[in-house]
Amino acid sequence: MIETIRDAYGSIFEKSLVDEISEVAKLIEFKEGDILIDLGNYIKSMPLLINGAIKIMREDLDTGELLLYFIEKGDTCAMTLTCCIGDQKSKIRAVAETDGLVAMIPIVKMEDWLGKYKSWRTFVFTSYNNRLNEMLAAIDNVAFRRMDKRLYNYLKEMGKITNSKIVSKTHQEIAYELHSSRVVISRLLKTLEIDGKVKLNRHNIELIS
Amino acid sequence: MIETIRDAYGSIFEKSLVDEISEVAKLIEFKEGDILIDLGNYIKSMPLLINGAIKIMREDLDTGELLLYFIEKGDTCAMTLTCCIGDQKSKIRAVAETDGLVAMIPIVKMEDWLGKYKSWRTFVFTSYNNRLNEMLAAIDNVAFRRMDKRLYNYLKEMGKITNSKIVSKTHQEIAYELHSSRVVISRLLKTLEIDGKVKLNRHNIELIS
DNA sequence: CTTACTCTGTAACAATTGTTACCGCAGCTT
DNA sequence: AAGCTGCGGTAACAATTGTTACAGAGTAAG
Repeated sequence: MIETIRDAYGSIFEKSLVDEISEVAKLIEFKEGDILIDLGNYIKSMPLLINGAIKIMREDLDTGELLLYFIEKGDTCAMTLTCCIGDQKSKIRAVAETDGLVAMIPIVKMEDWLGKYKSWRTFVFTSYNNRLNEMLAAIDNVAFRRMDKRLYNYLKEMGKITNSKIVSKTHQEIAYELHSSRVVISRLLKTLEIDGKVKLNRHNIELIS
Repeated sequence: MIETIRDAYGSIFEKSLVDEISEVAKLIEFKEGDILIDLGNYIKSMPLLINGAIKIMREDLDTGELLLYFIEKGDTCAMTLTCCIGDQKSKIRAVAETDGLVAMIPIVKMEDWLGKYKSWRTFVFTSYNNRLNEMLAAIDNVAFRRMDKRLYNYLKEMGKITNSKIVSKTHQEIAYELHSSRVVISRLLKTLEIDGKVKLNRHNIELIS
């Protein structure tokens, strides 16, 4: 177990911190599609992602949901910290985009280490910064870009996350994540295909570099 | 000077921290409309707002700008911390919404105190949390709400910030902040007036409770 | 093979928002 | 008084996005 943690985090934390993490962390495997955190959940421990990818969604009661950003190996979710520390309900939903593995840290330890290890502070702050920047990017998308561009960005990002040219999603699923409707997505995908940017198959979309 | 700091922050920081702050902080007055931080600025110190209100805007090169949120007394801007710590250019613009006063803290001290004072850590984290929550609210607005509702929320928020029923803005200014166009805002304001929710005057808008 | 179901394509239409253009009013300058 | 400028009202139109409806193709189950 210390091996997996050292693999993912050995380069940014000093040895004594890696040891401490290994002592208290609980490793949890997850499968694609698992809902790791749902709206309204109280979070009692902090996740360190070892591998896999997790998508973070915002949901509005009436009007559906919206993909905010992805979390990948070697990162944590600052939105979770928000909840941990503030003892608030989660305002987001975390869903596994791929299979993966996560280490859960008790909050108490997390706060201990803030006073104790500079590398831990840096890590936590870096994570907050990444999250804020990703939120800004999400805002840019919904505020400044039209759906065709958002869709294309989304497809490219999905390709990066899964490290593949094939995006295995139905039009309906994409519509949910971009907070649009299936018909609109089908329409725009068709024009992307006509422009030679993608190839549409049943159940998946192929990115043409 | 220690008086003003104690006034604004004495209730959340221990005395020794307030003293330290008073030693190193530089007080800076600002006037409504001052641009405190602009896109691309490097930030070398951390602002603690003593009084007044600051609006944080996101700008897109081609397509204009968007109001993200306000900062008020007793708070700091985590987006600034992002820049300080990551040594990155600012991705936002901070503009004084009212006259006010801010205490600037050198980054070195700010990092010192993280290890030294638990109350400081709590403060910084709380600020991050507030910012993340406000970013979420901003996303909710642009992603889930239509312009008429966004406009009404905006007016109410402006009323709260300035503690008044009168919002002294032109339609054009509002259009900038909501990333819309003047004609659209005029149109929607007119329907708000017909619905009896506001009264339109020249150069200002009156909220009818 | 038949049936049922999901996924995709398409058309027609509605709603919202953005754009352009023009007009009148208030306030200011000359 | 005349002219200028910025602000706000309105109309007409365009573009984007959302909605409803329906049809055909693929797939899985019986």
